[in-house]
Amino acid sequence: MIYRNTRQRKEVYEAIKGVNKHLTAEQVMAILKEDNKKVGLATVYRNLNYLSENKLIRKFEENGVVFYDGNPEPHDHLHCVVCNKHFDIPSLVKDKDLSRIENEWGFKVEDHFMTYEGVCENCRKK
Amino acid sequence: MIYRNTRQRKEVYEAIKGVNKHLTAEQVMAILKEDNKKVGLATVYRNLNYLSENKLIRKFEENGVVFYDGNPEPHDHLHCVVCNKHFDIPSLVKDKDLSRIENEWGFKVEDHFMTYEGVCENCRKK
DNA sequence: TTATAATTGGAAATAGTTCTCAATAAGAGG
DNA sequence: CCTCTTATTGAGAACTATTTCCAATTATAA
Repeated sequence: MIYRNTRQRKEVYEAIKGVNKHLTAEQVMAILKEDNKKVGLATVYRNLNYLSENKLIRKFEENGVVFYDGNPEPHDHLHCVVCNKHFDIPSLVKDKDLSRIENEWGFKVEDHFMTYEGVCENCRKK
Repeated sequence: MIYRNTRQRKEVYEAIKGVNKHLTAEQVMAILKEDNKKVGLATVYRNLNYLSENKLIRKFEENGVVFYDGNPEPHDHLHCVVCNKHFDIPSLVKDKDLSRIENEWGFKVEDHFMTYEGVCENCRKK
């Protein structure tokens, strides 16, 4: 399997890399359309999956909605259950935690997806 | 809004409470059918959502598949990317982490969903 | 330049879940 | 125990996000 660097793949990647927000596939599609990049919807899906499998972007879901994140670095998520927004924060996961999981459970951690649910600063003020 | 304790709601709850595994809605449906409990599929979905909203069970997703977990206590998940199984472990999240999120980001954490992805003991041996 | 097979587009198919709506039944109050 | 209100149910239709199909295209190696 030789991977090919197609115009469409590059454009999908460019579209999401430049935005520091979590995007749905439809939103990526909209950005491409706005920039006059012609890419089919199925191809957008295919390439978002391709890119996240190859760790160039991240894929995650919240409340049944799938999002893609141009930032490939592991980071934790805060999800406000009031306004439904989510925020990125640097990961609180420690190497210590990972070695503990390895020692106690024999499980070698390669990646992690952490979501904290609660109420954000803004919504707490109200 | 007065919640009612219907036969169906109790049966859905009983079906998932007794199993210490992560179940899809279809699997819960199958258990009910096996036990000769007649509950419609839509009602199974409705009650699984009802129960998780009321924190009697937990709902989460992995790889695009939604699972329900009869154990309402917050706990972390290990997800093996080789055999695709997942395991529960006691949560590594510390109160210290939660207060840090509150102090640094003004975000009040009420719940958390942690998944560590990697390779399980069994699959590492091979 | 040619050959190979990865990739694409667009439509159709799929799968999981929610919605619709008339019928049923749980719980409150008399 | 009866009556009333309305939450809940069942069954199928509707919905929606995503994947699949397949013929046409095109990136890459030789």
